[in-house]
Amino acid sequence: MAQAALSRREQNKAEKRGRIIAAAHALFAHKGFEATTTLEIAEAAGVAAGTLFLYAKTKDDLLILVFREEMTELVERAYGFAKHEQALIDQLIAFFGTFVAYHERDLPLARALMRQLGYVASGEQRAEVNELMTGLLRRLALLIEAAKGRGEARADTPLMGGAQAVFGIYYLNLGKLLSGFVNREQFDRDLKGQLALLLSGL
Amino acid sequence: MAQAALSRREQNKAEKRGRIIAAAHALFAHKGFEATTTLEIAEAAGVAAGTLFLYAKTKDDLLILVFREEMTELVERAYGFAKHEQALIDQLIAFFGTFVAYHERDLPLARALMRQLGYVASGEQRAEVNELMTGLLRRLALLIEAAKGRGEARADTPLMGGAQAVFGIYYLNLGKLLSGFVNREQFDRDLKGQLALLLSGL
DNA sequence: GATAATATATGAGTCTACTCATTTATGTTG
DNA sequence: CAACATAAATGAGTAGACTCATATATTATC
Repeated sequence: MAQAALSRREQNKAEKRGRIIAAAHALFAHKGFEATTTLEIAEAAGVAAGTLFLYAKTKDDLLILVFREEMTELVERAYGFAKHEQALIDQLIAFFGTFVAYHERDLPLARALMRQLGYVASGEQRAEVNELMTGLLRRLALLIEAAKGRGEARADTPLMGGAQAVFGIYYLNLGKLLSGFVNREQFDRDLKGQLALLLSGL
Repeated sequence: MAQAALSRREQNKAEKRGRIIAAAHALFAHKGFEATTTLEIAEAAGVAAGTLFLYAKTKDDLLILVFREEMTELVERAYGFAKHEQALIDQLIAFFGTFVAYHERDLPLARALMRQLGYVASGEQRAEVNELMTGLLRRLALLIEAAKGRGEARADTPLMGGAQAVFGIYYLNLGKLLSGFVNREQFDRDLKGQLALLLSGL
């Protein structure tokens, strides 16, 4: 799997990185993001307080470090569910429904994540977030492409542009849900209505 | 303008609030949001360190306190510019162009604001943010309504739903611009393309 | 394998957002 | 207006994210 030759240094780093991610993940899940201190994470991972910041420039970065993998899998899973639906609109609802179900298990964490993804401060994790986002948009683009084949979308619709529009609509509604401006029922209604609008045009 | 009878207490509070907002505004503009400390603001406003937190629960709240007024005016101005365009798509571009021009004057501040508006933690300012957002959406809805009259939009398009979809698309693209994922030219192209997509349907 | 060069880890120390027990100012009541 | 009640302000104190000079581990060079 990995390139066979890992120097001692690289081994140690990878191991430590793994312990930090595992410790942070467990603590975030158990106590929530805000309530977890960086010192606690360092202790649980068996490293010094300062070492943590060699692996993540800020506590927020830690959040990305921890959830990038999980979110990548989630994108895959959401796409898997979505594919089985017949119409594009239902596919999109199923896709985002998977995300919302995930977020609903831990709302404060979801809020922290959303806050973080909205703008990535340190260049360190920017590439990673971009990759994650691109992966997500590509799945949406795949769904739109398939819809073209079924005559549900016009042949000249730009795939990535369409995907971004879809995601933009979802993201704004997610923000309203996580902020408590709307409840889940209202969210579902709004999202479906606005996506339908995008599909058919204003 | 104000209800004539302001008790001594209410006078003092209003005055102090004004000084805090003015001091914070000046310091944010001059040194940026992150680099400004709450103590500096307190000193500049002539209040004690702790007093600040009676007027804004957190430093982030302070950001909203300071910019709510300015953003409200900006919405008005953006709408004024947009109205003069002929086609809906150009009106929307003009509307958001006003916002982007404003944000480009101070990118770090814009990032802080965006971060903050994405999710409003303390209930204190939530209502204010909601009001601001609603005002903005209503202007967009007005533009869509007028477009209906010109036959540019279907009569059965829900105004607020359409406005939210438009704003969602803008907001995601703004995030990419402020994060440095795209430059201004790319932003303009993407936004226009995606809004056009919404107008005509996928 | 000794020495030098470099990468990584450490944790005491700093900085700053935020709290809270206490004090001060304003309003109310008999 | 005296005594009380309540609202607002104070600032020393706390907590936690993050830094940085120093120490340690690893690798490269001879």
